[in-house]
Amino acid sequence: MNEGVEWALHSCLNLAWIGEERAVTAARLAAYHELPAPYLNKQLQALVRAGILTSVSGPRGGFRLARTLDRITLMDVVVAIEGPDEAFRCTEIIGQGPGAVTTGRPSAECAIAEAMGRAELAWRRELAARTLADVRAQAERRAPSAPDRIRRWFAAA
Amino acid sequence: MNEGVEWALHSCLNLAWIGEERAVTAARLAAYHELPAPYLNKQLQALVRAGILTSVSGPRGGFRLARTLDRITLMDVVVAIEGPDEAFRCTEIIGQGPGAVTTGRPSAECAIAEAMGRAELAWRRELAARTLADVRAQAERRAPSAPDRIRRWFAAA
DNA sequence: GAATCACTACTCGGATAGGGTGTGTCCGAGTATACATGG
DNA sequence: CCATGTATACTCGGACACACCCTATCCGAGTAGTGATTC
Repeated sequence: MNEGVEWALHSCLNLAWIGEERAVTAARLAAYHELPAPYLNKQLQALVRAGILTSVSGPRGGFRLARTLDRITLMDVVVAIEGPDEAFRCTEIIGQGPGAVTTGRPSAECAIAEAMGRAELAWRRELAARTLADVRAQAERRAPSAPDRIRRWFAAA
Repeated sequence: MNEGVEWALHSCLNLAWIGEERAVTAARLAAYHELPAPYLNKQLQALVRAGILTSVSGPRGGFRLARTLDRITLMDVVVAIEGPDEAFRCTEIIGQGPGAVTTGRPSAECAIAEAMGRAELAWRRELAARTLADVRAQAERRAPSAPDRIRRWFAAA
C-alpha cells in the first residue's frame, strides 16, 4: 500500500486538532513529522481532488478540512490516495487458453475472483465504517496530552 | 497485489481436478491458461517453499498438492506469494520530528495504525476462513462441466 | 536372458535483465499582503 | 489622512527525474528413464 496513506491520515488528524481558524501549509505539516514537504504536498493535493480538504494559494494560504472528521472515513482517504482499483484484480485467465470458458463474462463464473472479492469487501467495509472522528477519539483516550501539544506546536511561529 | 496470486490459485484448483496420480509440469499448467511458463514456475516454487505443493525433478516430474484442498486456505496462498508483510505498514512517523511521542513504542499508541490494522485483520480473517475446497465446491456449482473438461485436457498428450 | 552401467532427455531451482508504478523533486501560476505614491 | 496602484513574497498545482519491486527470462543442478554392454 502507498505510504502516503499514513501521511494523509496523520495530516488530517493534525488539521482537526489545530482547528479551523486558519489554513496550514504543507511545509509545516511535513515538518511536524520530518516528511519531504513537496511529496506530502502532492498527497494533500489528492485529498483536495477527493473533496476531503480545501486549499488556498498565496500568503496565509494552505490546507483546511473540507468537512468535519465524522464525515470522513478511512475508506475516503485510502481511495483518494490509492485510487479506486481493488488490490486483487482478476485478469480473467480462466477465459484464456484451451480451457477457456466461453459462456458470458468469465469473472462472473470465477469462484476465485468471488472469494477474493468477498475478502476485500470485508476490508473495505471495515474502513468505510470507521470515521476519522472515531480514530481521533481513540487517539485522545490513549494520549490525552497530544491535542494540546500539537495545537501549541503549530501555533508557535 | 501480486498477479501471481491469481495464477497460483487457479493452478492449485487445476491440480486438484487433475488428480494425485501423477505430477504436472509447470509448462502444462501454464499452457492451459497461456501464461509465461518460466514465471509461473517461479510462483509454484514459492508454493513449494510454503509447503503447499511438492515438486520432483527429472522426467515424470512436476508439481503435486502437498495436502488436500480443505487444508489449504486462501490466506496460505496469499502469504506464500505476497509474503507475510501486511499491506499497511506503519512507518511510525508519529515518533519522528518535533511531535515525537517519547514514551514506549509509538505504534502501540498510534490509533491510525490500530484502525488500519483492524481492517486488514478482517481481510485476513476472511481469507483464512475460506479453504480451496470451498472455492472448488463453488466453482463446480457454477460450472459442473469444468472438472471433467480440465481432467481430459491434461490427460491428453 | 538378466543385470549393470553410462548416457540422454527432461524438469525443477535459482540467478539474471527489463518495465511500470510509486517516490522524491523542481519550477511556474495565482493571490493576499505590504508599501509607496498621489489626491 | 485616505485611496489606489504596484511590487513582492508566499503557497498551491502540475510537470519532471530517480529508484525499487514486479514481471519476464535464461541456464545450471539433479533425476528418472533408456539403451548398450557384459556376464
